[in-house]
Amino acid sequence: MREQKKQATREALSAAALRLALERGPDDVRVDDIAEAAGVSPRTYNNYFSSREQAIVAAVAGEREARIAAAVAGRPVGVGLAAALVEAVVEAYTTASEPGRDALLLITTRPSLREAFVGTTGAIENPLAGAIAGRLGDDDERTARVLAASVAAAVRIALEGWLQTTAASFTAGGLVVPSGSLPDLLRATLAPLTPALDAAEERARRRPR
Amino acid sequence: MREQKKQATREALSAAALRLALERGPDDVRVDDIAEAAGVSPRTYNNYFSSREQAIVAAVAGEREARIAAAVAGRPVGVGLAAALVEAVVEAYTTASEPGRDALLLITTRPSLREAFVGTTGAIENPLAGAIAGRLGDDDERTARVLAASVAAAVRIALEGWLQTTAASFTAGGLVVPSGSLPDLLRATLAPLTPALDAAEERARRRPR
DNA sequence: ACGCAAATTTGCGTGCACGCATTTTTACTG
DNA sequence: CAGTAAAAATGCGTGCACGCAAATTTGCGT
Repeated sequence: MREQKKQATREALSAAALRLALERGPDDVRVDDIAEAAGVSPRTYNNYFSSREQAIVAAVAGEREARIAAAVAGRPVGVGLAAALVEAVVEAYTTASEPGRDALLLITTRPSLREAFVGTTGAIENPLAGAIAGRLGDDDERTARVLAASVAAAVRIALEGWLQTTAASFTAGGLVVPSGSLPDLLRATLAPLTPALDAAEERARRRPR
Repeated sequence: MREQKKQATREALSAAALRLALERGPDDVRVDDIAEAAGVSPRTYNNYFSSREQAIVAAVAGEREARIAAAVAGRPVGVGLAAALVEAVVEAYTTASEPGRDALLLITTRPSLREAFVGTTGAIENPLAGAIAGRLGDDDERTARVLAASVAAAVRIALEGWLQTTAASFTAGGLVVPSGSLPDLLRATLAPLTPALDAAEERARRRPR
């Protein structure tokens, strides 16, 4: 299929970008190098990614996007929407992907990549909206989108805070892999949204489909 | 003061960008023209704006950013946080600025500018966070930020929907100035967040400063 | 197997964003 | 009023994103 090949080159580009960034540092990676490493023309690279940072970060963020919807759907219905969302997010953002350890370290270290990394939180909005709509019933698509966007925004804020503290700890002492407090931080940041999620769930329950 | 002059050139650049965009159409405006019209070097222009679209849209979005915080603070405390926010947002997004009428028409018509316009919703996040924190007390800065980001995201979604419908009406029939339903759309989109806002307000009331 | 139409890739040209080093302006002090 | 240090404006060079049109690949019907 055509779709498969497209996805393959996409992943090849992303993987090449990440590998080169790890080898030489992200600022010494030319677009032409990524394209060559993936075996395509430089122009083609730009048909897939609109910035170098995007290509590098995509490798880490891509699967998260897929997992998060599955994680929400995977929670039993008895758990409640708010708890399901929180746990799904925590799971998605703490389970590091396969070669993701040092990649994350690189991303969180370099400022240019941190921005792109934080920006990937927007990408979870659509999967989340789908998952929420699936739980609430598709009656109010708009509510689902708003709640999903709010959750995504909260995740972004949590990540910003996390990166800020880790940056401080980097400048302060030696190499500290920052992961300990992220789950707690995510839970705390998502907490203010719980009433809205509960209310939406309650409304959906009152007015069954 | 230095700060005043900086702000002056910033506004000069933005105004020049908007004027040229209205005259020739946004795609026929070169950065050099904007810089020349504002009497600065092209390089200097880039010290103020990192993209042409940003400069054009800034004229419309800039004051909104300032007004929205004032609008929230201006509501009497008896109104309640949720209502105050909703009304402030509606006011900020329906009261068109001085020469903003045709500017908005241009912005909503051209796809490249629509994206930038929607992106400006992110700019209201910080002012909103300040205003919310002012009402809730500064005990929980994080809650204020999350709620502000959620409101901003909801506004963005409302704008996206509004632009979509107006785009449809443009392609369908003749020139329709789209403004009628925006307030209602904003209210409806913000509604799902009300429970979270109420809960935060209630918490703040229980635990006074 | 052949050829055709759609989708994808590619090359090229244009504008642009931004880092860096230098010059010019600004605000303050003796 | 000069002298000075910080801040802003500027010039220049490098990489890059992206529109456009030509070339190549892909999938399919005959």
